[in-house]
Amino acid sequence: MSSFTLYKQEGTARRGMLSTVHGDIQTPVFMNVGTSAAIKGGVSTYDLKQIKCQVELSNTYHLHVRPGEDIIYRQGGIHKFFNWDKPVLTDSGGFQVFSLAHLRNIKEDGVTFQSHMDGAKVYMSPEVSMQIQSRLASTIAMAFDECPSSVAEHGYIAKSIERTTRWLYRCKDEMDRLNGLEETINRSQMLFGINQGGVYPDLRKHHMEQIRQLDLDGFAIGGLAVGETADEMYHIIEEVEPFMPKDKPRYLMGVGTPINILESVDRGVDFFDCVMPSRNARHGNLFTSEGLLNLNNNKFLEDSRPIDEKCDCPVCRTYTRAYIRHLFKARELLGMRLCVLHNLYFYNNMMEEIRAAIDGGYWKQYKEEKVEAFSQRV
RNA sequence: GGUUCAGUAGUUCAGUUGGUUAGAACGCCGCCCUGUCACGGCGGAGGUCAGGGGUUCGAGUCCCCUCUGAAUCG
Repeated sequence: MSSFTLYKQEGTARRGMLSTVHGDIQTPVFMNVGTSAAIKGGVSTYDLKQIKCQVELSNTYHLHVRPGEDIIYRQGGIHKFFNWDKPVLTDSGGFQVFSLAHLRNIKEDGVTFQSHMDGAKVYMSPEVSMQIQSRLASTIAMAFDECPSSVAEHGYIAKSIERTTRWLYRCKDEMDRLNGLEETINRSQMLFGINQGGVYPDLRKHHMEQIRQLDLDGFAIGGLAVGETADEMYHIIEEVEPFMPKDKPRYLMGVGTPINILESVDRGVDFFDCVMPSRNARHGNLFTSEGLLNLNNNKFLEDSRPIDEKCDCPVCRTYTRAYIRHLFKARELLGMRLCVLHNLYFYNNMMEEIRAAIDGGYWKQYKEEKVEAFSQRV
């Protein structure tokens, strides 16, 4: 029995809800990235509730390196540690093996690579990743996969996805075992599998057909937005979507721009996460209803309007562009914080609008208007 | 008033025994960022080398004068 309920569809766009032990998640949803159990830029869990955040995402690898999953376990799990009672998804560390390990050694059993913190050797395997995520006690754990470059050769990826499938079986077995242990904090921890296959439709479909054999709580599309064009990414989603279970949530990992999200919702994706709103905010780049705004631009020096005149976020109701630009130029931490709050609100609010549009039956029209608006610059 | 030191980009300074188109850092301007190592990355604009005169094939660099600032002595 699935904990995912599909309320409505318009074309391939879906409106649903995932029930978890930490509450319901209305989809489509954007997950706010807090890698080390913290949203970068000084955003607290009090703030997260103000900006309509439903799900927070943290990272197995980072929390393993610091402070270590045993400390979080003894603190009662990530929810108590982080003071966040809503759902948390933990990424498995597979992507970090790809993105930040210079010296890595991928073998059948697992991966050895160097920690970005101190250069110490770190070993991760499907079992180790599940054990860490179980100790963290997140709501949703991600499978430990290999994330090759999306433009890697067909031959390499063909072999890689076979191993990722074998790893997924190991993840599933280990997760079942851990959920059966008395000492496990969250014995209802969910597991999402991850589809790979680069930009090759045949590999994507083949891999999806393999991994859907497992009784998982959701399925992710990984390995996109890492070098290929947006059109290639959309094409892959279109190719693989018919092979994804209808009654399980779909998660497009690491994506993306507001337009990427609109286009992907339209192609049947339910879950998203991306560092873009927070990272761009820290660099002064803001998302608005009128398009992209670079607060560093000189033209905002004496601009007494809010970041986005149509935005109801706590920042836009209170502060001017001129002031936040000043904070930014003066490198006051508050500037970064306000920009991150705005961008995350923008994303979470957009998802709320998307859900309302599908509910209301005006999704296509909404999507087209927004894609047009978000292509502009302020 | 005397002596010494200094004056080079918006700022702080490099600049070889005189030798192509005077550099850096910060600041400024713009672009980038997609399962976060990153208040980061990339690019750009900006100089009558205080002013004038001289020596020299050639002066930011050597000489003289003027101006400005600092220190110090009376």
